[in-house]
Amino acid sequence: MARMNRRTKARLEARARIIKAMAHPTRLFIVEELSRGERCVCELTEMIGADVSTVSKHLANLKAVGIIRDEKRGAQVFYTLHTPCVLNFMSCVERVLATSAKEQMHWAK
Amino acid sequence: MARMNRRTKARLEARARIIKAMAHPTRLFIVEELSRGERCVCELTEMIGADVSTVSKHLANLKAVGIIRDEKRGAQVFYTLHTPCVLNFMSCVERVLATSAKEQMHWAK
DNA sequence: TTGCTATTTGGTAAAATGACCAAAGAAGCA
DNA sequence: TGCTTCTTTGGTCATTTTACCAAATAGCAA
Repeated sequence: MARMNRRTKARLEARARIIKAMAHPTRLFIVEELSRGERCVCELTEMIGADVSTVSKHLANLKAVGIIRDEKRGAQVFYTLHTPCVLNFMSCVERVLATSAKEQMHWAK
Repeated sequence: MARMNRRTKARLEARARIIKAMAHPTRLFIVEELSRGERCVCELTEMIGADVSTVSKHLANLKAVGIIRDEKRGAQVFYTLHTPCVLNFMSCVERVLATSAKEQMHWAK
């Protein structure tokens, strides 16, 4: 029974930081949208329908862990998806949702 | 520019709930440990080194979204990994960590 | 410079999260 | 039954998260 040591804990904290960055609907939307190509803050804000400052902070959040990158061009800032592998999360996430949905059905019958 | 509608939002919220369940070091530890086989609460608590009630709540958290399952045997409750595909997150997570580490190096040189 | 647009930053308030303790439940044993 | 162990639940408190507004910053153009 391996006790969770300091090193293990640090590694898990680092991983959790990355995953936490993906753990918000708005940030999932951003990632999904950027998978189609670069977008400026104003475009994302329009699509999301929240305050610009809110969107800006979500972007800063994703950028801080290295999932997206920014590039300033003129007055606009364009964001791109830097580690597209995060999209791979979704197939498993959908599987989890599907199995729990199946169990709901089972109970409902 | 597809505006984020109600349906899209609901879908993203459902996904975020799953991902959020994985967004904590202790819960990552639990998932990793359960990938090796079933464990009872007392074993996990010992390994994690937190209060039992804390561990119990993390387990309830993972169970609520369908990632793990519980099975009572006698006085003990054994947990198993129900959707092992969540382990697939890690390869990408490590890639993200690696690329941000590389950029740290770049700045430090 | 002034004005306008795009974006970030600081502040604040509300809500969610997570840790611990104490108490309650459930199961097995003397 | 009473005692002990294993686990969950309820309560409290500190911390974090997130949303919005207001203000600051940056670039462009008149």
